[in-house]
Amino acid sequence: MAVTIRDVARHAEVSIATVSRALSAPDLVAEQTRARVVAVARELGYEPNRAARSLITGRTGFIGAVVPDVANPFFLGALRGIQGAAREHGHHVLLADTAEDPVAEAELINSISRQVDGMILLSSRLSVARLREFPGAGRTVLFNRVLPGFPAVLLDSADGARQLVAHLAALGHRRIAYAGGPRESFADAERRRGLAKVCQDTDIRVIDLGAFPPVFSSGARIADLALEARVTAVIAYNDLVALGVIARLRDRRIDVPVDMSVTGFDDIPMASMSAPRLTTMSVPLEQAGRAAVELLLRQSEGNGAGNGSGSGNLISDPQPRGRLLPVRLVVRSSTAAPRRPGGWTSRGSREAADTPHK
Amino acid sequence: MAVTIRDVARHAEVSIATVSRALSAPDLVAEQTRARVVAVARELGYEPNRAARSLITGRTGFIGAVVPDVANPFFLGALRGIQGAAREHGHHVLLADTAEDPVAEAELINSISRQVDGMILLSSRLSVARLREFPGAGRTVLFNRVLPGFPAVLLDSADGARQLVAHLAALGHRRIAYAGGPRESFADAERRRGLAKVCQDTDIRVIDLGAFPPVFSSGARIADLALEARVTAVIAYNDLVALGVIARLRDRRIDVPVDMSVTGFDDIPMASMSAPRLTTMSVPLEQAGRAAVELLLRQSEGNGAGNGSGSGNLISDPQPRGRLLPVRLVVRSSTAAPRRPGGWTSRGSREAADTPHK
DNA sequence: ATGAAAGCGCTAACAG
DNA sequence: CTGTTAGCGCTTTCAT
Repeated sequence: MAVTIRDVARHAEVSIATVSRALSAPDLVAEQTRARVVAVARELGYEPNRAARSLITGRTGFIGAVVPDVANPFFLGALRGIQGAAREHGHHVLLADTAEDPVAEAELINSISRQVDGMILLSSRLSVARLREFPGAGRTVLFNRVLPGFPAVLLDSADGARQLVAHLAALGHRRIAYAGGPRESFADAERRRGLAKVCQDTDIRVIDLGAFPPVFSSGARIADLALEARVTAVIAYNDLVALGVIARLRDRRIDVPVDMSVTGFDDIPMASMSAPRLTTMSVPLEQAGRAAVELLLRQSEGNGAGNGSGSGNLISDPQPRGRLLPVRLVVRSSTAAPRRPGGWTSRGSREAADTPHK
Repeated sequence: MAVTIRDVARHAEVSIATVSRALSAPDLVAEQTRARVVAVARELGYEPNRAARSLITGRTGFIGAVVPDVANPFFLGALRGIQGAAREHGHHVLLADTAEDPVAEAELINSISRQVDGMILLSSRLSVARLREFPGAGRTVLFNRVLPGFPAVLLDSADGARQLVAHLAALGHRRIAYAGGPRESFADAERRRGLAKVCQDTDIRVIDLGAFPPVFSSGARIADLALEARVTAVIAYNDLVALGVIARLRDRRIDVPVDMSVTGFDDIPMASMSAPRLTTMSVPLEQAGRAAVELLLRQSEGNGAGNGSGSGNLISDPQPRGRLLPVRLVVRSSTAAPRRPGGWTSRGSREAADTPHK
């Protein structure tokens, strides 16, 4: 059996209560006693049993993170942020993978809700009704989804799409293709919303190429469709897809037909792909993950009248459509060759291509 | 306060003990009682408090997964496997990210060792001594590392490297480059071991290009070095790096100078990259993750004389250098499509693609 | 400032 | 088969 608080008490020749206080409420014991207790505790390698503690305090020290698929790169950054922030707050992370299955998700949520202080639901697929009824609904933060009554952390995908188009427009593009992701994707819907708005406000044409699995191999078909659609730029669902598109374009011997605009997980240093005017969205996933934890902990602890200040616009309000995490446009166009509208640049003039883009 | 076992007992008009039994040892109660209790429990939405349970049983129902970096794709598959297998065994996963920091790792391990039934250390950086002394060392499984006295799950990287070279040799290659990953990488060391062996046994020359960060952008330099070294094939540390190498080769207008042989995380369907004779190692990461959990649970539960059979050669023995998870060579050279030099294919008219986004 | 005692929700003997 | 009893390791009144 591991070393308990009792052992520490015995060795330090104090009562159990004193040990407890010395460790978790240092002000309540004499400095001398405290020092002795702490010393003994360390020497014995004592680690409090959180389960026992939680039994009385009601807090478990765990934060649940429910993700549709651990292996999805999109959640990686978020998970990392959640993990980091949680630890800084003395919490551990309980990871639950729903395998993209709503039924499993519901079960999982139920089974862990009792043993966590709060939960972060990433891209949850559950209905509002279901979400509302499960115990612990009050200590839940939604990530990448809005639902009335739930605090949420979101990425401003609509604005991201807008920025992207504005950028492309500034470069002279008028026909732009969008290759969407899964239909259920909240981010996809948001982007389409943003794109529709732009289409309405300007003379830019955004051609919808359809919905594609968010994988590398989708790129080939997308590239083909884009060429057929005679667009001069393509906005891909994420980096992986964009890689695929680029690869295909190269296969087809097209050097600079399009500006590849990429949104999504930005860990791949796309610049080295040396696609001309490659554009990337910087999505602060890790930051968003942290924000989710902060939000969660804030509401479950100091449940007083939240002043809302502090972290500024990073954290969304409990109101749906509150503030969003801004998405940043990053132009990574290291090897941008001057593009001549209407035609493709010839191959060969590589020197000029080394000039960093604007 | 959430619904407790007490509530269920009251509503079902039985004692608390009976409820407990009905739920966790059904054979010990009358079928009729059991049914009633279960019904009430469900109706009330009762979920047992695992913390309380663990206090008496000594088992927490948690498995700790300690990873150097959640955002590293390599661990994704493994994590997914761990997660899945754990759930099937009624366990939850406690995720701990050490941020590649050995000190943090030590702290983390200590702080969670009390609250988990066992731990899986992925690519641990800790010294044997440290690992041995921490409480719960007996319920630990190493993933991707061997250390005397610890059960481990490993990928047979050495053999993988051998397979790879054999394959390339069969294709006629005699000078092959290896672009390594981080020096601390266990897998890297294993591969080099395998490569060295092959060099010794055959007339194949394997040129060591050095160590590179396992990222896309490393590919450029690697490609350049490979060309200088006048090799006809390159073995890259992982898929991401390989992508980078391929990209660079294309930039330099070299179409089929090398066989790209890629090892590592194989989630990117590289085939679509249509590099001729692109070769990939299939690394059963998810399976490995599952194996780790099985191994962990097996040793902590039925601690009898393990017969070693059952899962066959999937699980390594407690002995270091026991059996390994085999790595499989996968030839994904599907799209070695005949290219049309110059020009690109005609654009057919496609009505579906031309639907303006509204 | 410290100790004694009660009890968190649950399981595991021990009776009946 | 079922109820009663005794804790698991810890925090927290309530005394002292």
